[in-house]
Amino acid sequence: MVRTRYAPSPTGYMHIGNLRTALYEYLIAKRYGGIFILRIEDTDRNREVYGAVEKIRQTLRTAGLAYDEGPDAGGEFGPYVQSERVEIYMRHAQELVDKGKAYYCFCDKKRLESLDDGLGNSKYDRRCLNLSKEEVKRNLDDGIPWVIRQLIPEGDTAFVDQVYGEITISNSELDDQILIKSDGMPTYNFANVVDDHLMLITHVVRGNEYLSSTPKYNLLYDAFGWQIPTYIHLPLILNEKGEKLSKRRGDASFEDLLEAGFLPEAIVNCIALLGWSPSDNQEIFSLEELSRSFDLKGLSKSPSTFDVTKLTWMNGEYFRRMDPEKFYELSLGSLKESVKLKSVDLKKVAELVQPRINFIHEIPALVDFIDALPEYDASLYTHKKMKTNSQNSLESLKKALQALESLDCWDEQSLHARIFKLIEELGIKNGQMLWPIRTALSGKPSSPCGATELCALLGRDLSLKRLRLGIEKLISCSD
RNA sequence: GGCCUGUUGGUCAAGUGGUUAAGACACGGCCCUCUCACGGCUGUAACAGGGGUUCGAAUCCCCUACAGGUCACCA
Repeated sequence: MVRTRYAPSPTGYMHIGNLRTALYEYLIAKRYGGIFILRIEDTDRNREVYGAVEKIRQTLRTAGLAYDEGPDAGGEFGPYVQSERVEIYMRHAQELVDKGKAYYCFCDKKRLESLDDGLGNSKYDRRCLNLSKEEVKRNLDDGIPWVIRQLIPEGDTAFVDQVYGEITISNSELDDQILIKSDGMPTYNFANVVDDHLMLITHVVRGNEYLSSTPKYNLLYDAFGWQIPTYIHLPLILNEKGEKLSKRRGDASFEDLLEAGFLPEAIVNCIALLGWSPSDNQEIFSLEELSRSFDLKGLSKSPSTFDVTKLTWMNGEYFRRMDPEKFYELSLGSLKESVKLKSVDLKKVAELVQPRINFIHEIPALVDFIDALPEYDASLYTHKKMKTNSQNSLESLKKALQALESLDCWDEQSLHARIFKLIEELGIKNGQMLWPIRTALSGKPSSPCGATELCALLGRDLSLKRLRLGIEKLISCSD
């Protein structure tokens, strides 16, 4: 049984890199009919941000990444919040101490700092390693602050990552890492290993910033005599500046993107393709399709840059493919806001607008002419490709007005028939009639539909009124 | 600085010794068209550099450069 976990620390919002990790963990679990778990890693009390856990849950929910086990989902391996598991870590640390694979350390911060070589290397010198049992007990009884450190053995540690292949690191690179901090809390490294084992995690999926510390984990698994999980390290996602995404730098969060008008499905789809590609060239994937197609072989090693342009295209693609009924519901708020005229069929407007937008917020600018004819210049009637100018436009509008005034049936079909008949009678180009009408009715260089559809949309009274206005405008400008 | 990893068009990204080096986004052109958009067709544009190995290298090896990661009582 495949079991994966998303194990965030509640230190803020989820940027898209975090989300992608969660997504892949979800997909790997689902792909193999496994279990996806949420575990909160809140062992650093100082960095905890109020409300962050709720934000994480909310994000996962909106993205559709339902977890099978977790703080609010239950499961038989709980609790799923690390701060509620401190005794477990302490017990396990003690076990290692008893086995001689870890030891108490009483060195204070000051001494540790003196070990720093200024280049980022501050390897612990194992001063406390050889403390006798009695000395340790005395220090403990005296209430001297302590930590528990792991004794890193000599040699090399090698492991196989599913993405990066075999990696070997010399243990001399590794510090005797702290397992239990002086506040009694476990370090991330320790809690992570203990929990992954206890929660029967089979596939550890995480960003490749953990690649070089993975040997530490393995040494811990070895010290306990536990089985090492399958490792899947993911290439990083970079921002436009080529830097690793970070919350501190304010890089795009899932919420920001939602706020900007992106659909959750589009976001998920888009980030799924950052660092992974399917065996065919499919680009649009539902979450369900992803969990069927996801394959470790498609994972990439090299970092990628998140590009909003592509997401924007994909967002439009999602709108275009959306069920018209659903699109109508989604756009209704915006439509009602921008079109107050009761005679206008909003469903029709939604239909017209659907293939033309990447964002809902683009709707108002597309339909603003419906309620109020914008101020426009008579030069709009002159269109080279349509072969129109103010003179022939004026003629066309006059004829059109005349023809339409006497039209009995004001529906798109009749309008279309009448106008095209008129064109034929006059022996002019389609554009020479249609462009002036479209212009007079919309007052804009472009509109979400053509002349005849505009007539139908606006209704008889409004259409005729705007045709007359157009005529007046052309007459006054030719004076 | 040590260690680890990476480097195919502007971006995403196929490719695993022999290809005219896919495809998508973006950009340009054309077509379709009742404007715009959609759609269709098409164009510009890439194997970081240098050495090897090989009949043959984007693919294998080495070196260099660049980028990122990591070296915490952060996760």
